[in-house]
Amino acid sequence: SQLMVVPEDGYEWKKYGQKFIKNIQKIRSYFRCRHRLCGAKKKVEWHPRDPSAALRVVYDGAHQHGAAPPAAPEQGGGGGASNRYELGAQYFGAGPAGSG
DNA sequence: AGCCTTTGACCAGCG
DNA sequence: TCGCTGGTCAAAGGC
Repeated sequence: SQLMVVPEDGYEWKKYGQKFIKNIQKIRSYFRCRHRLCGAKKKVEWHPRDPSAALRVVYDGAHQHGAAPPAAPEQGGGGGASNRYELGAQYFGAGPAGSG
Protein backbone atom coordinates (compact mmCIF):
# COMPACT_ATOMS: atom_id res chain seq x y z
CA SER A 1 0.00 0.00 0.00
CA GLN A 2 1.10 3.56 -0.62
CA LEU A 3 1.88 5.95 2.22
CA MET A 4 -0.39 8.94 2.68
CA VAL A 5 2.45 11.33 1.94
CA VAL A 6 0.59 14.44 0.89
CA PRO A 7 2.69 17.62 0.82
CA GLU A 8 1.05 20.52 2.65
CA ASP A 9 0.31 23.62 0.62
CA GLY A 10 -1.37 25.70 3.31
CA TYR A 11 -4.85 24.34 2.67
CA GLU A 12 -6.82 21.56 4.28
CA TRP A 13 -7.88 18.67 2.08
CA LYS A 14 -9.80 15.49 2.59
CA LYS A 15 -9.17 12.46 0.47
CA TYR A 16 -12.34 11.00 -1.02
CA GLY A 17 -11.07 8.50 -3.52
CA GLN A 18 -8.10 6.85 -5.16
CA LYS A 19 -7.74 5.06 -8.44
CA PHE A 20 -5.04 3.90 -10.78
CA ILE A 21 -4.94 5.68 -14.15
CA LYS A 22 -3.82 3.41 -16.93
CA ASN A 23 -3.37 6.25 -19.39
CA ILE A 24 -0.40 7.44 -17.39
CA GLN A 25 0.23 4.28 -15.41
CA LYS A 26 0.08 6.29 -12.22
CA ILE A 27 -2.03 6.44 -9.09
CA ARG A 28 -4.39 9.38 -8.86
CA SER A 29 -5.74 10.58 -5.55
CA TYR A 30 -8.70 12.94 -5.11
CA PHE A 31 -8.87 15.64 -2.42
CA ARG A 32 -11.45 18.26 -1.56
CA CYS A 33 -11.08 21.54 0.33
CA ARG A 34 -12.31 21.18 3.88
CA HIS A 35 -13.74 24.68 3.69
CA ARG A 36 -17.47 25.34 3.68
CA LEU A 37 -19.13 25.73 0.33
CA CYS A 38 -15.69 25.69 -1.18
CA GLY A 39 -15.57 23.91 -4.52
CA ALA A 40 -11.79 23.73 -4.58
CA LYS A 41 -10.32 20.35 -5.40
CA LYS A 42 -6.85 18.89 -5.60
CA LYS A 43 -5.49 15.78 -7.24
CA VAL A 44 -2.22 14.04 -6.61
CA GLU A 45 -0.54 11.66 -9.02
CA TRP A 46 2.46 9.55 -8.21
CA HIS A 47 4.07 6.46 -9.63
CA PRO A 48 3.15 3.23 -7.87
CA ARG A 49 6.59 1.76 -8.52
CA ASP A 50 8.79 4.80 -8.90
CA PRO A 51 9.31 6.94 -5.78
CA SER A 52 11.97 8.75 -7.75
CA ALA A 53 9.33 10.11 -10.12
CA ALA A 54 8.28 13.65 -9.19
CA LEU A 55 4.86 14.05 -7.64
CA ARG A 56 2.14 15.68 -9.73
CA VAL A 57 -0.35 17.98 -8.10
CA VAL A 58 -3.30 19.30 -10.04
CA TYR A 59 -5.47 22.03 -8.54
CA ASP A 60 -9.07 22.40 -9.72
CA GLY A 61 -11.41 25.27 -8.83
CA ALA A 62 -10.84 28.35 -6.70
CA HIS A 63 -11.03 28.67 -2.93
CA GLN A 64 -14.10 30.65 -1.93
CA HIS A 65 -12.26 31.86 1.13
CA GLY A 66 -9.49 32.99 -1.19
CA ALA A 67 -6.99 32.57 1.62
CA ALA A 68 -5.49 29.74 3.59
CA PRO A 69 -6.41 29.13 7.26
CA PRO A 70 -4.31 30.75 10.03
CA ALA A 71 -3.11 27.31 11.01
CA ALA A 72 -0.88 27.30 7.94
CA PRO A 73 -0.39 30.66 6.20
CA GLU A 74 0.92 30.47 2.70
CA GLN A 75 3.82 32.74 3.64
CA GLY A 76 2.84 34.61 0.50
CA GLY A 77 4.83 33.69 -2.59
CA GLY A 78 7.18 30.70 -2.75
CA GLY A 79 9.91 30.79 -0.10
CA GLY A 80 7.57 28.73 2.11
CA ALA A 81 9.11 25.42 3.08
CA SER A 82 5.65 23.90 2.66
CA ASN A 83 5.22 23.09 -0.99
CA ARG A 84 8.86 22.89 -1.93
CA TYR A 85 8.66 19.29 -3.01
CA GLU A 86 7.97 19.94 -6.67
CA LEU A 87 6.77 23.40 -7.52
CA GLY A 88 7.41 22.55 -11.15
CA ALA A 89 4.82 19.84 -10.88
CA GLN A 90 1.87 21.89 -9.75
CA TYR A 91 -0.94 22.88 -12.04
CA PHE A 92 -3.67 25.42 -11.26
CA GLY A 93 -6.98 25.80 -13.05
CA ALA A 94 -7.98 23.70 -16.01
CA GLY A 95 -4.53 22.14 -15.99
CA PRO A 96 -1.47 21.89 -18.24
CA ALA A 97 -3.78 22.06 -21.26
CA GLY A 98 -1.26 21.27 -23.96
CA SER A 99 2.26 22.06 -22.81
CA GLY A 100 3.09 19.96 -19.78
C1' DA B 1 -18.33 10.69 19.71
C1' DG B 2 -16.13 12.64 15.89
C1' DC B 3 -12.59 12.92 12.35
C1' DC B 4 -9.94 10.89 8.94
C1' DT B 5 -8.35 7.39 5.63
C1' DT B 6 -8.83 3.10 2.94
C1' DT B 7 -11.44 0.39 -0.37
C1' DG B 8 -15.58 -1.30 -3.84
C1' DA B 9 -19.38 -0.13 -6.74
C1' DC B 10 -22.06 3.04 -9.42
C1' DC B 11 -22.65 6.47 -12.88
C1' DA B 12 -21.53 9.17 -17.29
C1' DG B 13 -19.15 10.16 -22.02
C1' DC B 14 -17.07 8.32 -26.15
C1' DG B 15 -16.37 5.01 -29.96
C1' DT C 1 -26.25 -0.89 -27.42
C1' DC C 2 -22.09 -2.47 -24.93
C1' DG C 3 -17.49 -1.98 -22.98
C1' DC C 4 -13.67 0.91 -21.23
C1' DT C 5 -12.15 4.60 -18.45
C1' DG C 6 -12.36 8.26 -15.04
C1' DG C 7 -14.71 10.63 -11.09
C1' DT C 8 -17.47 10.29 -6.74
C1' DC C 9 -19.97 8.49 -2.88
C1' DA C 10 -20.65 5.14 1.06
C1' DA C 11 -19.20 1.63 5.12
C1' DA C 12 -15.85 0.44 8.51
C1' DG C 13 -11.65 0.81 11.93
C1' DG C 14 -8.15 3.38 15.10
C1' DC C 15 -7.01 7.27 18.18
